[in-house]
Amino acid sequence: MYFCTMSKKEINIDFENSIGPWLGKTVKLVDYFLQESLNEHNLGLTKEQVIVLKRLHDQDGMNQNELAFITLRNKSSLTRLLTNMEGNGYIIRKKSVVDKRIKHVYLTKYGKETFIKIRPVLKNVMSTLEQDVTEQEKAQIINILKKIQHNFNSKIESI
Amino acid sequence: MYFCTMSKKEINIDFENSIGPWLGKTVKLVDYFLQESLNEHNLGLTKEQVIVLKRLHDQDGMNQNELAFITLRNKSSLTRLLTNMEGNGYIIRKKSVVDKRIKHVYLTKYGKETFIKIRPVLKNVMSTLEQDVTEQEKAQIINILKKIQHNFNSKIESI
DNA sequence: TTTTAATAGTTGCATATACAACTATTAAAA
DNA sequence: TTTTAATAGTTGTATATGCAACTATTAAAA
Repeated sequence: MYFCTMSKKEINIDFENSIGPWLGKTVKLVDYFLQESLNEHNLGLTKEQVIVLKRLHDQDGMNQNELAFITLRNKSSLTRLLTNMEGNGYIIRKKSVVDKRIKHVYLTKYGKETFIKIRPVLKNVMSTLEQDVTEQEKAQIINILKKIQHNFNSKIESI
Repeated sequence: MYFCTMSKKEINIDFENSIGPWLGKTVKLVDYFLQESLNEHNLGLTKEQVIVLKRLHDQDGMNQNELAFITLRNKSSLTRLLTNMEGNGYIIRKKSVVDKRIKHVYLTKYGKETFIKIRPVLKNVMSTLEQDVTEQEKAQIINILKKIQHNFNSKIESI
């Protein structure tokens, strides 16, 4: 009909030519490869737990609030993640004596040893990811990702 | 000590200057914004369910295998996702008469109406994401993401 | 100082996820 | 044709996730 000249393509959403779905698919692939690599070590470690180990190895003794923020997750989600990790002996929680609300999180000896052992896996995932990606492309993509994050952050904060 | 000239930076993994963590953080932000936008409609829809609605709206009647593949998830994960969506009246499953193993998935009237109503939300997320991103940058990032996916796919398939 | 906020962490509830083991059905091999 | 493979989907079990409501503790306001 003459008053409906829009093509189907314009009405519908084109996932093939949009950044969002490409990002999502890529991250799923990275996550899958990372988890598979971890599974080969038969330690029962999840990718999320490894990231926590890495962050604590960088800076031991963070409290749960800081750890939740830096690992980009909800505090209740972190609580349960840490409960599992504590049960497996990777970390311990210690109540602060200054502020009894706060719990600091520390790597155990086993947790530290495990991270050292698993670190090459993490390195391998990251170098696989950036294989054949030039320094220029790396700068480009990080720059674009920063722009995308800014787009959402400015919208979220304005609410 | 003289035999240990490596700086800490080289031994440790630098998340700030690696593509992986930047990708992960960006996708989390996109997901958060999408879910928040959906919540405003009080339909109890999750972002995963909306993607399924979108895919079925593009091509109704796919079987669960195809739907799992196109939405990038495990078949058992899809089973439970569909169970929830069927319970909420968005979709129905129909056993194939040709091959009794197969179940085709169809949008209900309510499912279709819901997707039409929710589609602007999806569009808004995607245009927010690409706001201020030039066509050149869009081509660049998709190109780099394709390269990253290829890096992992070739490693995974070679196992 | 007493009351009221805000903060840190936990728990209830619901969804999403994936691997492995399972059932049912169909296709391939003997 | 009978046996064996492969395939589609479901279920058990376990982890991860987030919102809302909760407890305990500390900080701010009255």
